[in-house]
Amino acid sequence: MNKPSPNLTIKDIAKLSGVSKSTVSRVINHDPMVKESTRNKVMAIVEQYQFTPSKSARAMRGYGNKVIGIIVTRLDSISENHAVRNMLPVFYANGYDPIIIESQFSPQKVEEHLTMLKEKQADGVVIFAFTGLNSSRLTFWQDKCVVIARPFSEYTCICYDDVGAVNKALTYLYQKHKKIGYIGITKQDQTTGELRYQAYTNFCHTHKLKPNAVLGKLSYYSGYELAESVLVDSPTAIICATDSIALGLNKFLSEKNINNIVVISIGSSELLKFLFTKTITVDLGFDKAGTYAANELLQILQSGSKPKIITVPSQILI
Amino acid sequence: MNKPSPNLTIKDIAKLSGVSKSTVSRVINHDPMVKESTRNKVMAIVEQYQFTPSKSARAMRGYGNKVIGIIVTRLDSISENHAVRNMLPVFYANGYDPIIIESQFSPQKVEEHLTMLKEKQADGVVIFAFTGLNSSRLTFWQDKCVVIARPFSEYTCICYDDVGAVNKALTYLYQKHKKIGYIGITKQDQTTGELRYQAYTNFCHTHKLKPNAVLGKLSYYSGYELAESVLVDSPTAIICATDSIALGLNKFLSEKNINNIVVISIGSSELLKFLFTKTITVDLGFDKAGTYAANELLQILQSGSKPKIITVPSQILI
DNA sequence: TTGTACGCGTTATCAG
DNA sequence: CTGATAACGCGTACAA
Repeated sequence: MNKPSPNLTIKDIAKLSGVSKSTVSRVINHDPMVKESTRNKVMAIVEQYQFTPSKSARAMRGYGNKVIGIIVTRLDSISENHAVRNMLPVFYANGYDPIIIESQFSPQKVEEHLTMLKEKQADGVVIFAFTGLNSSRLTFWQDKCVVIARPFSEYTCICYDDVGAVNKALTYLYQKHKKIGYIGITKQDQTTGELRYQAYTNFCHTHKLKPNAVLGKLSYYSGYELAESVLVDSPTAIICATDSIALGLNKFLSEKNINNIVVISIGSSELLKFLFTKTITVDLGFDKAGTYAANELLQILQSGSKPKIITVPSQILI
Repeated sequence: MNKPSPNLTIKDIAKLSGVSKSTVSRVINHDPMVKESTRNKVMAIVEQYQFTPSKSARAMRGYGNKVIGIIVTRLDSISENHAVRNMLPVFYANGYDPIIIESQFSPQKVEEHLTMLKEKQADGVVIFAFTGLNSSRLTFWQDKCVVIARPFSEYTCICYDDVGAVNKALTYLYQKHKKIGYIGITKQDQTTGELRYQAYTNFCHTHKLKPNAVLGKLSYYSGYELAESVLVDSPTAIICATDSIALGLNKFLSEKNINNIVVISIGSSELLKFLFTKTITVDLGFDKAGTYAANELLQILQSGSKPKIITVPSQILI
């Protein structure tokens, strides 16, 4: 119970600069109603002693903590990682302390984390949505949060261009290929599963292609295991709903020495491109999503801008 | 500036249960000096209204925030990810809120984060060390932090068995191989670089083997690029200092259709084992490291145990 | 065993 | 333009 370093308070600064607490407070809060001279006087002391106001104290006064909660599904999700890595600098630059938490796809954990953030007087939240997450849990944060990967109405959302990405892949392939397979994930997952699969079947329908799709889990194991079933129809090209699936498929193809099949992956990870150079990838723009999310949140917090849905443009990399 | 939900305070609970603030405070802090009956009475109200004391307020009273800072180098480091994922549940279970921050290998960022945590009255810190991190920056946290991956004296540290792992790999190989190559990373990195390399050269020396080592960066690109140089000496087995290097090397070998070389990787990632099944891996125990770190930190915080260095046992997976 | 009164560091209000 | 002073929610001597 020792006072580790006699950290100065606003009161000390007041004494040292010969003014009152209130004036110091005004200075550090950029109140325009302070005389130039006194401001300088105080600022000098502040800088000299490296004074920073106690976060906990100002949090208690309802001022907010300059804290942003970032709720990811899993720490080791490559896509979310990319997004997060791109928001951090933005938050830091604006003096916010981002705190990262894992939801592990559990709505209940989300709830716990959210109340924790509320207690801590966090100023805002970025949350990566997942199947099963209900927007009703977010009502408290409605006007200070950004949702990623799901278009919740009344919220500011950053969405990926699932449909567009699949279409870009198909349009590219359709020039030379008429037998195009698809390895996806089950329709339980609304975006990565259902949306991308629908885009595939729709395209097949309007272009009179015979669909050849298998759906499984989101993992490279799944891609590997499902490879055989797609190949039955002897496609000349295969679209993978995610890059992990593409990894699995590529492993299978390489093991069987199959070289004449074009592989396209929705989602463009470094590792995939490194290991299987021939794979064509569609970049969903995870990095950009992070930047967008951070900037939007800051705007919401500062100027209270209206909810809107931003779709990050996808880009095919040939 | 609206009061979003009229959150109850300790005062409200006091009124509702017909006692004074102080009694309520005592109850929620488990002060043994309260009568059974009143405790129950208060607890009932507390539970009924889901009351939780304001974190910021008690932080201000110097009570600590029940916050643990976890400073990782990079969010997408597989090894650190594993470790972190294993500490989180431990911290949650004990009522701590872990907050994860990135150092990006910058001592200066570490410093910033540390002072941030200090302001926030964080209770403890877990920090993943890296080359360039000086233990002097940690003095304030000396008695409430755990360092991972470097043996700082006077601190509680969780270290990986760099030397042991390399020796296990070499001992295994030495049964059948006398020409063993090594792809590592530059000696600037004290543990992954220097320590593992030294273990290799030492083993070669004592067993009269001709060393054949190349050192580069910590990336799969580096593994790929350096492959050729090691092969010049036509080794029958190659040890990779990390699993990313092993990925690069394996890609190279597979492209050149070289199948007669045994690859051993220090560090055993799912992806590596999945993609290149034949690779032998030495597990450094990242998961265990996380668990150890969390438990040690809790012990330090609770019973102020002495600094010690724990080496996580490595294990060869054949 | 419980209640009273005070202080923690900050901001907001209201005089001056 | 600035300085007292009162809050904020909580913990804790001290008194009862």
